[in-house]
Amino acid sequence: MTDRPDFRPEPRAPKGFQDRRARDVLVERRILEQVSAVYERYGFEALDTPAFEYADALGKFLPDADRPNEGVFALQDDDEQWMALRYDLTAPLARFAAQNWETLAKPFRRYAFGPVWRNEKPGPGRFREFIQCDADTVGSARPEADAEIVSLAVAGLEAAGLPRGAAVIKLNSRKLLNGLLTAAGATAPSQQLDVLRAVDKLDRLGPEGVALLLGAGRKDDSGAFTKGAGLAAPAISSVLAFVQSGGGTRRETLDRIAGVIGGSPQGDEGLADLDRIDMALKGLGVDEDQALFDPSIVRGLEYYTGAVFEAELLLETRDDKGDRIRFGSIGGGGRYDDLVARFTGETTPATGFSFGVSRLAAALRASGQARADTVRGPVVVIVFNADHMADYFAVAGELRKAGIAAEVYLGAAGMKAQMKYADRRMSPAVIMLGGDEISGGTVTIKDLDLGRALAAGVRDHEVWRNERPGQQTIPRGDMVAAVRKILEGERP
RNA sequence: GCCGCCUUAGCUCAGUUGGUUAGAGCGCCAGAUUGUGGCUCUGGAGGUCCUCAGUUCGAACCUGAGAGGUGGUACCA
Repeated sequence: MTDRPDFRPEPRAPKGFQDRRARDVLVERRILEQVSAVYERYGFEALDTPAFEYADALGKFLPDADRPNEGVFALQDDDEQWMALRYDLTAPLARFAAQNWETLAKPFRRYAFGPVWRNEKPGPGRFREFIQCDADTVGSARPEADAEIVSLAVAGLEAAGLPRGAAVIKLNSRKLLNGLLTAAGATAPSQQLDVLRAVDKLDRLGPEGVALLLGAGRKDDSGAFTKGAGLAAPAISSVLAFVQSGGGTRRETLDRIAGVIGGSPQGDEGLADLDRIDMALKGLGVDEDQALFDPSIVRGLEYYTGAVFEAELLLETRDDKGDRIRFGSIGGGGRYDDLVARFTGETTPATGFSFGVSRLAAALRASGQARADTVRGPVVVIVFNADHMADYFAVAGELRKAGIAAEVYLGAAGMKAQMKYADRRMSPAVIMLGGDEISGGTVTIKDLDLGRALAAGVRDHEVWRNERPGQQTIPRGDMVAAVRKILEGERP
């Protein structure tokens, strides 16, 4: 690439991309295993699709000639077609479903997980590449399909490690919101968007802030002014009444909503949908504290056509400094009946839920729910003398055959540094095979965990070193059993 | 995108109204301890003081522009 011999590239990951080490990889792998098992138990099949899609298949953010990378990472293929990295798993599903519609057993139920990419400004906890996990039903218009997705989300999050009560799924319906917009007299599309955006901010700004955004506009603490939706006072109060009609059981919420916007055709349709969802949730065993109706949930602006849901973290989370942090939404989804129609021209009902895996892992960690187990290193076989490498590898092989992680130290350093290496790797033990052991047919095993436990009380290095705690020299044939005993000593 | 704040060692940060060889703690490496990690002690390595331009006899410090980070806001499939 560069022909300047003195050029030294700066070793750094691209902005918004991150390296993830064993600790995070293992946590996320475990989440995906648990969630996949749940999704399969619900009858969803696995599907993997390519990282790239043709840009026109991804829809809304279709690159145009001047701004090909707006929102997505796009490049032009040999044949000059634009391809883009997928920004979620739903658009590729719509493409797949449209492409294979004739051959699929319908309704088509699938789950998928993998990296997605978004070319936008990264922020704290917000990356340009992240793992998403997604489950959808394509081809069922029944509200019960939405209820099942909600049940799936509840079960999946719990399997991932969120204890009951740590999160709740909040449900609403786009049809209710449309009924509300009609009732409030917001007819112009741009005004409708303003109203929905304002409603979406209820949890952050409170009713007063939302009222300002619905009316003339709001100036925030930094002095920036956000233009309002320009609704008249009676419309504002009906919107606020609607938005605040959550609380209590799902049934109670429905009754209150009916009081505010019942009577409009769209609103009644939405109420009927939520009513059926409520009944299905009861059958599915999803309780009131696991899924509730919340009229202030909006989610995205186009796209959704019926039920919308959002998974919200309820656990109090604190950052490293002990300050409270808002985690907010850890996943969401809803019904989108027009996505497949983009390809086929035929309206195809679909509903789904997705969550960010890293974000969920971060939520588990921040809430103290993640098992804080450190990544354990292998048993390290110390190298005394290069002439005996064959013996060292034989020992490592014996341990591996017994299912114990083991490695021969392959660096150049002396014994002291090898011990330090094993310590830093969090190895449970080292195996020492010096001249004495080899001629005697023995091995020396040092229990590093025991040493770690005892180290706190040590004052005198000399004494400590001479005592050699946790160290035993035993016949070579007893090695595996002795190592296993050390491993079993650790906490489950 | 807009507004504010910040940028000195791998990390967290000091730093004199602008004055010569820029510091600390932690971490790293080594020795004390030639077959023994974590404690202790001693030593060592490691810096374009974000970049460029300007003011000045002299800039880590002052001025301007830019880059990067961060907080808020907007947008968010």
